[in-house]
Amino acid sequence: MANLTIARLAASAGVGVETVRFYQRKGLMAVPASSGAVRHYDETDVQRLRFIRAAQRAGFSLKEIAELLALDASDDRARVQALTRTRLAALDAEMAELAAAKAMLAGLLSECTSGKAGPCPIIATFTGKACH
Amino acid sequence: MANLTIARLAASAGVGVETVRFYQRKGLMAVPASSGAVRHYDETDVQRLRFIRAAQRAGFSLKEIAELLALDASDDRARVQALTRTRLAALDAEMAELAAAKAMLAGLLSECTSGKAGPCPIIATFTGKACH
DNA sequence: ATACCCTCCGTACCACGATACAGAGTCAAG
DNA sequence: CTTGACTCTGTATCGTGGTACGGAGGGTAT
Repeated sequence: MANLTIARLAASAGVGVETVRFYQRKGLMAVPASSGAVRHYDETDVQRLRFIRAAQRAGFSLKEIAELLALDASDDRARVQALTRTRLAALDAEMAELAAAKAMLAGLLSECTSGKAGPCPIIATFTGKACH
Repeated sequence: MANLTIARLAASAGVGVETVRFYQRKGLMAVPASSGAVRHYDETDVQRLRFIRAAQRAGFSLKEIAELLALDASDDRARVQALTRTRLAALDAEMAELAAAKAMLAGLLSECTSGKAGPCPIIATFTGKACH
């Protein structure tokens, strides 16, 4: 067993000590019932912390991650799949929004840099009532 | 001049009254120095409120929008273009992250639904250290 | 002129994900 | 046995973009 302090646990996942404590308060990580005054952590804690960060990178909120962690124990694949599908749909929606914003800004930027006279087209677009 | 109350101004941009007041507190919109006790708004206020919402849809933060509004007056196209390019780069980065998350989740979902035995691959991925 | 809704103003609160800090305790090295 | 780094606990604060509410006063439709 690794027998890590909280600082070393945090470092193993590239987060700060305060962040680990924050996850403990949120119920995402257990606070080990240490015998002494200073708590010690092992590989399972490292795994769990990495799980949280990996799921976060996939766009899950801490609330959803809490559910995933619970499902890790119960092995309810249907529910995990449902959460994943919901997340995929949300990702699609976010990507569509970003793509629309990007297309608009890219168009305006090339228009603006092409050096025509008159008001800046970027500003003009935001000022006008119709947004493309 | 339209001579709108705050509720009608808000409605003209599809936001709530409280949101307009919030923008006023943030300095994004001026509070008209009304003679009486109830303030009145005109087309220029409607324009400005629409500007804010349009720029928000393009992904600008309220802080950036404040700068864009200042630039609207000063007509500094170079600075507007710089802000736009920064925003475009940020959009690209966000889209890349979302695409990576989507690819990972989509792959895991099909793996998970294909009904193999053993632990759920989605959970297993978050648990494991490498997130390919 | 009297309901009745709207406005004004200040303040508080929400979600989200942290981050900071104070004050006391603990632990290992020199 | 002291020093210095680390830990524990609790509470407060941050940034982002709002939303809610209470009490006092304004404006208007009937």
